[in-house]
Amino acid sequence: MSFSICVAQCTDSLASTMDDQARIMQSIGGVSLAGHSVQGGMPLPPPHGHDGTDGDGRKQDIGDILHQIMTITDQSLDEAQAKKHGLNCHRMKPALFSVLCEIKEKTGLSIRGAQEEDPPDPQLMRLDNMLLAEGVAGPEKGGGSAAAAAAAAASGGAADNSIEHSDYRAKLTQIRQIYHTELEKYEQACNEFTTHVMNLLREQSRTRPISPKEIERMVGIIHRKFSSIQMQLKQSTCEAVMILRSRFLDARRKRRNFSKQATEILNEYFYSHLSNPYPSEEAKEELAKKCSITVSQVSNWFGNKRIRYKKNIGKFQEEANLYAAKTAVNAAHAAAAAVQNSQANSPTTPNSGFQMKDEEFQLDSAESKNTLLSNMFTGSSGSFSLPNTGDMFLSMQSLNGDSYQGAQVGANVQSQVDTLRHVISQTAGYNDALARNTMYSPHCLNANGGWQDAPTSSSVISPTEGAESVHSDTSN
DNA sequence: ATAAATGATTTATT
DNA sequence: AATAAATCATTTAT
Repeated sequence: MSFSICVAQCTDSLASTMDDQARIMQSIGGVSLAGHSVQGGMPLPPPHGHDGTDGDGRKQDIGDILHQIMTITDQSLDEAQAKKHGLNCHRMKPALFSVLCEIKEKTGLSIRGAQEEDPPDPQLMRLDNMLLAEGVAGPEKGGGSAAAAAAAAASGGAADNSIEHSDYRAKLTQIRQIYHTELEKYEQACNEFTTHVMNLLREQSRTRPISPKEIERMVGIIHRKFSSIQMQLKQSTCEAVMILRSRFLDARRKRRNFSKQATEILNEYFYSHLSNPYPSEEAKEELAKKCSITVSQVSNWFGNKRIRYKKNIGKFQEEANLYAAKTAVNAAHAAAAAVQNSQANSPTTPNSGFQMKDEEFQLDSAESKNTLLSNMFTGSSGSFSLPNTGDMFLSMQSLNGDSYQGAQVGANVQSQVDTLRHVISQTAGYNDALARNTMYSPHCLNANGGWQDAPTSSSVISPTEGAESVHSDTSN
């Protein structure tokens, strides 16, 4: 996968940079050799006395040099070493050497000063920060994944979420591991190489003038070279992490349908608030908790639901009826009581209901009336911004868990609704508006059927208020 | 294998 | 900021 590619790239880049280092090494070695040849009087003078000014002669020279190189033997090296030692011990050597050093110091000053302190590379810092943020470069979180898993398990609902991401975390760990391994490798190589070069220079400083500054500079060059490698490594790692993220963390790719239960809950809320299917933030949180999903998922769901419902109401009729019937069970109980209690509610004019951009939401079919009935609950006059939404939902919950079994129960409910409707029409016997009102008054029904404070709500105006009583659910 | 359903994202609107 | 609408990428059903 991309990850291994990344690693391969890293390795390649490392290799290529290693070549660079080899080149540095060679150049340094070349200096060394040159020094030897000067000092030790490298043997093998040019075979032909005349220096080849023409190409032919040059080729010839090169051929000769090659030949000489090929014929260098251990013995000749030993000889060279011996000669070197001899020169080193020459009585004039210290004086000459100091002169050389002096000269070099003078000329070397002009060389330096090109770049003083290394400015913190913004690009590198960016990469560093990013890796840190992704948890790649940060402190080794050995128990991190385990802790995260435990936390997720403890939170219950997020467990599958964590499972979903376990793969991602595993890969991330893998990346981090390789990243650290490589980084360490580079660091070690850098140190080794630096040591080596410094030793070399120190060694040579006995035979040719090398100022400490020069060594410093060389070390700086080496470090820069290696840090550029590290940057490549970091960049590749970042890339890999990004790819990983887009691959695993993009929920759209790893979409999972909500549980049946969650969908039920959401649908119940939707259809029981069909006239205004816009749950408040609080309601969203409640629903999220109930469904073991996030608030933003609730928002997404309602957004999708609204648009899709509106787009094709017919397609959702069946569903609407089903859920309306479900909610209507509560309605039936409460309404029955309500009918007795609140005979003459002053008919507040029914809200024209929901602001869904396009009119619609006018249900016309016979079945849709059920939906409408059940909808009445929340359809108060403009004052429904109050956090009353949770109640209905709660009652639905318990009811569902207990009795809902499928079509059969649905049929029962249906009949109950019919009965209810009948009662309403007989008792109040008016138009929809009144029916709504009647239906509406039981809105304060709570799951337990205890709605003793309901009558007060019959004082119309702000029927939505009854909610607070039961609002302390948060069971689970 | 194909279509439908579905959750998430993106874009535009208010 | 929240939402509508269009769209994407996946899952589920056929």
